Amino acid sequence: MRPQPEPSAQANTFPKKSIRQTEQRKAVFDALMARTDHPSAVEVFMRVKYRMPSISLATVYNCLETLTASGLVRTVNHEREPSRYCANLQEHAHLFCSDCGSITDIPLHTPMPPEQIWNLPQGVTIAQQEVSFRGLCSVCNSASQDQAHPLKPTVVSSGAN
Amino acid sequence: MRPQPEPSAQANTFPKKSIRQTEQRKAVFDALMARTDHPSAVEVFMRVKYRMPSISLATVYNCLETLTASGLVRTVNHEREPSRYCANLQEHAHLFCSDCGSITDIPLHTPMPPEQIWNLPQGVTIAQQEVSFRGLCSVCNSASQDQAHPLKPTVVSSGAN
DNA sequence: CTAGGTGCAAAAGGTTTGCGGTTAA
DNA sequence: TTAACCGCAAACCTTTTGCACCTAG
Repeated sequence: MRPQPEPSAQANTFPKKSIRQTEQRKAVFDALMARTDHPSAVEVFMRVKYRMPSISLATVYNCLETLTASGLVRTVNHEREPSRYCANLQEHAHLFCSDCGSITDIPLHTPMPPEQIWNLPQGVTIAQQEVSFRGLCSVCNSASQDQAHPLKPTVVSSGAN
Repeated sequence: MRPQPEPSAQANTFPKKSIRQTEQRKAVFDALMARTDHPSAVEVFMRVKYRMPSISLATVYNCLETLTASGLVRTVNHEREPSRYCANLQEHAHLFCSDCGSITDIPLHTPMPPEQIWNLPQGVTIAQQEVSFRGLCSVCNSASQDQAHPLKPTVVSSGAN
């Protein structure tokens, strides 16, 4: 029920050991830690390039690969879209908003092991479970509720999350 | 909790109406119905080309897209691997075997609504839930158990599933 | 008859790789 | 000191698209 490379620390800090510390890797990691959204490799590239104009896209890909392999970063794949990345190592699912396209983390606390939930067939062994949702994020959800009750004022904030 | 295009029939037969019936589409659909595995577009192409040597890969992609859009076929995406396809429209999850790489359908009998399982945050609306597992399929699982008990004869059949 | 499919080849777009120079440990 | 990493550009691979021809309804 956990990713294969056990996270080095629950606080999710850049490790002093194990992988070589380079400026580029730290910058990529920081860019992911700075926000809770789920940027693509190109978006990470743009954010990092702002502070480190010499970095190349290939290096960002390499850093993301290294960070993922060492368990510091998770990848999020959705249909055929480009991979997205997040530094949230807590067990969580992703909600893909069908309205604004945002991806929000949904913490997954359940007392039930997967065998109890899913009524799995005999003979298989489950090592890891992944859950994702499609629906409306809280912003789009309250927006659509406002539309259903047009007398209520719209409380949606300016940007999509 | 269901794919947007409601399946035209539970039996999952090629529809007489709604989409134009062409030899190529029927052949692609048949290739998917013939087995319960999860071929990629190229694998579907090879299977169909055996019977219909004139078909092109682009047409297979187009057919798969059409069949998917009309709800006759589901796509299965896993990490950055190429899309795979299946004609099983029953609600089910996928088990990705970390040993042999096979994908097996896991029927999800009478799942509880996600709100009951997951303790979801307020404000979001869940329209659809997708579950996947990583672990050992029944073949690889019994193989690894045999290894743990070397006196037992190995009962693994020849091909990977 | 014709809107929509097909086959081909070329393009698109995300990701990986080879290579010469650079750097963390 | 040196194995590992970086930047660059080219390659790779899946998927999409433009176009001329064809065909199901």
